[in-house]
Amino acid sequence: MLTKADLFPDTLASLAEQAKALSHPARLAIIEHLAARDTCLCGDLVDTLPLAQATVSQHLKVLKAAGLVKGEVDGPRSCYCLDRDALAGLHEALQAFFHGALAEAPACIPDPDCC
Amino acid sequence: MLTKADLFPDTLASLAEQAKALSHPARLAIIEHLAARDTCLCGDLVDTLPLAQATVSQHLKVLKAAGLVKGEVDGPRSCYCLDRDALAGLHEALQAFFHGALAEAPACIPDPDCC
DNA sequence: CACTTTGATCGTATATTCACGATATGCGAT
DNA sequence: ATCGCATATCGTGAATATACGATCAAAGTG
Repeated sequence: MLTKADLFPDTLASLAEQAKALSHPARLAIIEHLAARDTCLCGDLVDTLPLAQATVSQHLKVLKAAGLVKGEVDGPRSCYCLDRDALAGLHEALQAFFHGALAEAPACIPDPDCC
Repeated sequence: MLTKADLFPDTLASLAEQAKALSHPARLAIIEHLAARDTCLCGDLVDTLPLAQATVSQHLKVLKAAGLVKGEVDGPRSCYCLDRDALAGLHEALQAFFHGALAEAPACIPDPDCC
């Protein structure tokens, strides 16, 4: 890209990247589904989601690229499951970000007209 | 779009939408910056970020659309600040999502080969 | 009133995302 | 070897996102 995105601190860049992985309902649904059946094949997902097989596979690729999901080819079918550690890590990163943002100042006291 | 995105549960759709607001480092930087100077900042975001004024304005628009930031025009300058309530709400929603996903099952016990 | 300052918006170029059909691959069964 | 199933990947089209210069609108200043 023209991507100015790399001009930002690594922390923000990587957090943004993982947030992007969460930025599509299909991918959230996939995560939920994988969480429910703790192990699961792609076929399940295709049946569950209102999406074509190719599309599901693509979303899985995104999740795998973001490191949130691990997948192994197991014979004629492949098997995906959550990387719970990575998910926990993302959770923590988000938590830190929100904590920082929400804690820093009480509220717009200095300029009450403003907000 | 062809957007199949609306075929998903509202919870996921709205969470995904807000995650999308977090999915660019510039927007995370804006949030951090607004959090730091608690008094709502205006255009020195432009000085801070490595982006053109038009681009910053656009990112602010996205954040405002996502409801994470409030903005008021105050004379010749406009003034933005975090919507801390909304941010807290998003934090909670994410927390709920992660909690659900991480809790549901212990680990890939049923199929040890798999992951 | 002209002039500057500040920010929003428009137009546009490029990159990326989303979605899917078609096709390829890998493997077990026949 | 061949067939068929479960997925992955390719190619493509349409929609969005990112970025910016140029321009517009509002308000304070001379």
